[in-house]
Amino acid sequence: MNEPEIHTTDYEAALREAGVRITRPRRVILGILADMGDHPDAMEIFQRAVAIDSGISLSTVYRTMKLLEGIGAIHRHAFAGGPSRFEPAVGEHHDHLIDIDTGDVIEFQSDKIEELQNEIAHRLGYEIVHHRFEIYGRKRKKR
Amino acid sequence: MNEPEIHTTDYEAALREAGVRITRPRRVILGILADMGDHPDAMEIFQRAVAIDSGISLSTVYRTMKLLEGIGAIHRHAFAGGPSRFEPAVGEHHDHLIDIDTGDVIEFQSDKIEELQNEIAHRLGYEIVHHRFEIYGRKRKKR
DNA sequence: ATGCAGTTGCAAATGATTTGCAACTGCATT
DNA sequence: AATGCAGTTGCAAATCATTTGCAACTGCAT
Ligand SMILES: [Mn+2]
Ligand SMILES: [Mn+2]
Ligand SMILES: [Zn+2]
Ligand SMILES: [Zn+2]
Repeated sequence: MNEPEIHTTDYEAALREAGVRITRPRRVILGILADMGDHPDAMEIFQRAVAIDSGISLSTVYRTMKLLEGIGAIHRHAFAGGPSRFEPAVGEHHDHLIDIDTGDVIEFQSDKIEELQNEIAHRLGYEIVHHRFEIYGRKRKKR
Repeated sequence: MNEPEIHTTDYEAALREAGVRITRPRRVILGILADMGDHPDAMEIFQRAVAIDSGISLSTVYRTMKLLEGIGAIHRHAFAGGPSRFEPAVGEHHDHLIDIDTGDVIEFQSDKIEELQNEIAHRLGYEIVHHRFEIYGRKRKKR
């Protein structure tokens, strides 16, 4: 009858794995990450964190995001014209379409494009380390 | 027997068109643009400019880049982990592969990818305003 | 040659992110 | 449960790229 909070625990396991301490601020941030359905920036994460524990600092948010990025637990996206946004690194790889009017981020995935990328890189004599594919668009007026 | 310097003149025409004055600093920067074969950042452009006219300021480089970007004469690329880089907006659209070891920028073009992008955006109900497609890679070890 | 709005250089401001440092606190060890 | 100390934190100050206020200049239309 009790819901095990698998999400948070998973992250904590990953952190212990990485040999870092599970502190109060980190636990709060991990909790936020666990049910993060969007792509918030550091300030937004900071505000969500403060709502849970008012003692947390923005520095710690930045430090924790960097730490999590380092162990591959989250992805950082530097979309055009704004601060970095983050998202948990769970699930399949995908790219993003950013609504330039609202800032909304829509995810999409194209095996074809990923494949073409590889062909291109190899043709040029390179191995892909990572890539960035972002479409900036405006909602098509309904007809 | 004389080589007409069409490049610089072209830019100047575009600027006059936009109703701005052709000043000394601008003429210098336009000259640099005209035979820019790479993707330099503002500081690099500033240094090339100073080598021609020591009185030019970095602010003016930034202001001029913004101006030129505004009239569509150049493109600004905010590649990962560094300052914006610029390139004249001549020729076909292309995307970039960045060598993460050297910073070198290699251009490529794929009609297929551009087309797939359009399909994706339209399927999601959006019109593409612009996009960013960057491959970050490392030179494949020769075998 | 003249006038003035557009430009410039310089310094200071900005915004996002990082960092130095002294005060804390997990947590492995008694 | 008490102890010790390296890892962490909050805060303020620093960094970095870029922008901006402002007073001094200068294209260029008249
Ligand atoms: Mn995403
Ligand atoms: Mn290019
Ligand atoms: Zn992708
Ligand atoms: Zn493209």
